[in-house]
Amino acid sequence: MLPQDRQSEIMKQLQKFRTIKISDISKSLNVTRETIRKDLYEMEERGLVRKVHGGAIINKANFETKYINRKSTNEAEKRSIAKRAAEFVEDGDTIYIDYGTTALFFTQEILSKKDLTVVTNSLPIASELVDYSDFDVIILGGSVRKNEKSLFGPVAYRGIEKIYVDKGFFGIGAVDIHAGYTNVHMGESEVSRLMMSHSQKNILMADYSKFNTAAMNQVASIEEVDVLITDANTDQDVLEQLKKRKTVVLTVETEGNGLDE
Amino acid sequence: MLPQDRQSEIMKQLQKFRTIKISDISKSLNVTRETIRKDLYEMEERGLVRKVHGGAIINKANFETKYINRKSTNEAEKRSIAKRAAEFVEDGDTIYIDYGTTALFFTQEILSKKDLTVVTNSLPIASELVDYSDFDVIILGGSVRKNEKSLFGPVAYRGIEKIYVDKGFFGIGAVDIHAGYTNVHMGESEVSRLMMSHSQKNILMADYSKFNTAAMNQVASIEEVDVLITDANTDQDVLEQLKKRKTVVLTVETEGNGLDE
DNA sequence: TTCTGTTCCCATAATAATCTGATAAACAAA
DNA sequence: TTTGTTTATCAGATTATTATGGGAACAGAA
Repeated sequence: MLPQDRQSEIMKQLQKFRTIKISDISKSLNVTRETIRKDLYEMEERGLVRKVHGGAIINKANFETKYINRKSTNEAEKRSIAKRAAEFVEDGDTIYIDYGTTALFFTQEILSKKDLTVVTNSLPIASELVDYSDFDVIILGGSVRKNEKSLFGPVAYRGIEKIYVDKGFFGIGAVDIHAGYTNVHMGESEVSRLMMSHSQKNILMADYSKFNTAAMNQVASIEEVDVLITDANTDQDVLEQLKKRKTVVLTVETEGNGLDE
Repeated sequence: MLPQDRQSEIMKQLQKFRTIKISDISKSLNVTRETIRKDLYEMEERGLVRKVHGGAIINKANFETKYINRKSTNEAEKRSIAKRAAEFVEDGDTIYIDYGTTALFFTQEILSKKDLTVVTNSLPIASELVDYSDFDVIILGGSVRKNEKSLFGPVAYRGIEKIYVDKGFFGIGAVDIHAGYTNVHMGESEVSRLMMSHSQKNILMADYSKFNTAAMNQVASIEEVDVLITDANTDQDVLEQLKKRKTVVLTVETEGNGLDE
C-alpha cells in the first residue's frame, strides 16, 4: 500500500467519523502507530486535519455533512449506546440490524469487525455496509417506506421465514413496563417482531427519551428481549423493574470519543 | 510484450485502482522494477501519471473522465433507448425494473408517471424512486452485490415467487442470436430470468455494443423477449433475425442531449 | 494528589525503493 | 555477418520509508 493510499484511506475515515484514533487506524491498516502519526502530521501540514493527542480531527472545510452525520435528537446518547451494543458483535457472527438512527450509528461501530454476515431491512444501512465493509450483506426485501427507507410487507415477511441470525440489534420507538416494546409503524413492527423470533439473542438500544411511553404496535414483550442498552439519564425505576423481569440492562455514560473539541 | 502494451496495461490498472505499486505490476508483467520505473517516468512526462515513491498515481483529470465513461459508456444511446422504453409504461401499471445503467436511466424517465407500483432488485433504483416519486416501491431482497448494488440469492428468489407484474424492463449484458440473452453474474441472471417468467410483457433494452457477444448465464431465449429496444448503430442482420423470431424490434435515433437540464 | 495505561517523541535499526552505469539481448539496416 | 539502436537487466551505492524500543508527557480514574 502506498503512503498516498494510506492517507486517502485516513481521509475517507475522517469524512465519515470526523475524528480518528491513531491506535484504531494503525491496526486496521496494519502499520505501526508511528507511521500513522507521521501521516497525520504531514496531513496537518497540508491543512487537511488538526492533530490532537491520540488522533486527529478533520478540517471543517473538508468535512461535508452527509445525511449520516446530520444531527439527530440525543445523538451523543445514541452513539454511546451503539458503541456499547457493538461490543456484543464477534468476528464471524451473523447478525440482524433493524432500521433507524440508532441502528445506523451501530452500523458505523461494527465496520472494523471481520467476516460478518449482516441482514438488515434498511436501505441506508445496506448501502453503508456495501460501501465501507467487506461483509456479506443481505437485505430483506419488501415495500420501501418513504421516511426511513426501511422495508415491510408480505415480501419482507416471506424473506424472513428462512433467515436465522445469531444476534439481533434493534432500535425501538417506545418502552413501557406494561405495554412492552412498541413502535409506530405497523409493517416495520411486524418485521422487527418476526426477526426477534428468528434471532438467538436480542439486543435492544433505547435512549432515555423512549421510556415510559407506548406506541400502537407491540414489537416484543419485556421477556423477549435479552439485553437492553440505554444511557444514564433513564429513569432508574423502570430499569429496576426490567431487571426483575430478567432483562440484562446496561447503562452507558454519554461520552465523546475522547477527541472532541 | 511491447513497451506500449505494457504501458497501456499499467494505465488500465490505474484506471481501476487509481494508484499502482511498482513491485506489484513488475511481478504481474514479469519485468524488473527498473523497467516499470522507466515506464512510469515516461508516462509522467506525457502527463498521464504522477510518480511517487513506490509507485504512481493516475492523473486526476484522466482518471475521472475515464471513470465516468466507464460508468456510462454510450450514455446518449442508453438514454434514448430508456426514453423509448418509458413510453410503454402506463399510469397505474405494476412494473419490474432490472438493475444496471440503462435501467437507471429508464427509472429517471418514468418519474412523471402516475400511481405506479415498481418492483426492482437494485438498491440505487429503489432509492431514486423513493426520493423522487410517490410510487409504491418494492425491493426484492437478497444478497447485495458490491459493484451494482443489485440483489440475488435465495432470499431474492423466494421474494419473487409471489410477485407478478404487468411489464418487466431489463437491461442485458449480451445479445446473440444463438446464445440468446446472457449476463455475466450468475445470481443476477437468475433473478432476471425468474422475473421474466413473472411478467406479462418483457421489454429489453440493449445498446449496439451488446450485440453479437455472449456471456456465461442465459437470462432468456430469443422467444421469451417481447420487445427489444436498441439504437441505430446496431447490426441490422441480427435485428432482422430477431424479427423473424417474433421479437418486436424498435430502433431509436440517438439524440444529442446538449440542451437537456 | 497518585496511579495507570496511553500516547508522544526521538534515536536507531530494518526494510524497501531509487538511482546509476555497465552489460546483455533483440532487432533492423547495411 | 557486422554495426548501430533500442530496450531490458543487473549490481551496488544511495536514499526514503517504516518499524522498534525506551523515556517523557499526557489524560483519566481512584
